[in-house]
Amino acid sequence: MRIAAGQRRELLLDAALRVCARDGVAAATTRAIVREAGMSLASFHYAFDSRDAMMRALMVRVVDATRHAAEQRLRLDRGPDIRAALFDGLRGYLDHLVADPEHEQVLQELAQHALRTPGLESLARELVARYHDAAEDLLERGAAAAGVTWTIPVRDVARLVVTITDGITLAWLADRDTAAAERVIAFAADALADLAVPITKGEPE
Amino acid sequence: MRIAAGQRRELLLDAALRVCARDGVAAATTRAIVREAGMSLASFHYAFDSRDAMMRALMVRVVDATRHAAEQRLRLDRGPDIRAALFDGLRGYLDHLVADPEHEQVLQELAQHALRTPGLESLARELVARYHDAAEDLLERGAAAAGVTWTIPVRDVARLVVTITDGITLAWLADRDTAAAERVIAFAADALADLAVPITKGEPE
DNA sequence: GTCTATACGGCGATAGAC
DNA sequence: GTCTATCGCCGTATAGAC
Repeated sequence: MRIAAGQRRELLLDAALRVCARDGVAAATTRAIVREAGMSLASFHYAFDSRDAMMRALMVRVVDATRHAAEQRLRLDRGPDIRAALFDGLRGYLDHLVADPEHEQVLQELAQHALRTPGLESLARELVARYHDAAEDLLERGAAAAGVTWTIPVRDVARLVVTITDGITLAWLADRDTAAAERVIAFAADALADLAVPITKGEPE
Repeated sequence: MRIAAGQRRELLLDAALRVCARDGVAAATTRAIVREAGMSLASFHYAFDSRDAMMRALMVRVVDATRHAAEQRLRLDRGPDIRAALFDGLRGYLDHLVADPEHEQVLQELAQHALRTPGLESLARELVARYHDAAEDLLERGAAAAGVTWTIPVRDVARLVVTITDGITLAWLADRDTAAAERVIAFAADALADLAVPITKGEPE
């Protein structure tokens, strides 16, 4: 079966992501990936220079997917109540985590793998930067819809949001206590809402 | 050199922890560990039934060390100002993280490894439970010293603290932005302090 | 350009000599 | 109780066939 190298790379990345989600990043060996993709072992090294190169491509794809997912999912920020918007946004993230835990677990594992792999550290940095970008975007649009403005730089608020969602993710992956996660979200929505003040008439910017 | 099996186990666990901190959990192979410990490969399988058994013992030790470290480090909770006590406590954790990043990174990796290893999932749960215990302890003593009480169950406040410290840890390990972490801590101390109210005279418990 | 066969070194684990 | 030798397995890489 003749397949173009470019398409083969995509098929291998698909297979790699499935293996990572099912068995973990550590189990995503070249043999496991080509088995999942129904290819021969040598096809792997025809498509990629090395397993590290494949992992790098996988990280890039995941970083991209994260940006797109954030753009798509975080649209429902219309509403005059910033506290409710924050709660709904965080609650939506939790729903996603509960519905598809493997996805977030893979992201955590990939980030950790990148931190330990020479040459891939910058991608771990980029992944969290994309998270911050997405949160910043959401916060800006949410504040605009609610007619409020942030009392500290929106970038800092974004970091708070990512800090909280990451913390929720780690705890939930370990103990699966959804009710406790919901209580954390209620607290976070309240506390973050306190950082917003109504825009007064004629305010600059 | 004749060494009792029990002591050899301890020496191997010491070596394993050093290798994990230096090169990551994934690089802590039996061969790397015995090289670090200056032993032969066979000594490893004399001391432990398998690499998995050693990893299990390592997790147990780390969980224990976490409990003890929390008991020791978190003593400086004397003070009438709960907001300042929270800030100092979180700030102390950040100092520890910056001074010894590998330690926290290893904890994250071990937890993730446990989540993916059949039979070790419960240890990941126990590790976060120990974190929650430690935070709960700190919060109770801090509140007592400040003459305040928590308006929500202290267990929930503890989960908030762990959520925040975990989130700070993940972000800092990726981008090493200490100043940003400090801003997160200032926000968290403020928000958490809002959950405390002064104990009124004659209040029960 | 696409795919296969094969060699290499590191891995966890064991058997058996001392 | 300790060590050397070795097994089978696996991920990686390459040489070369279609």
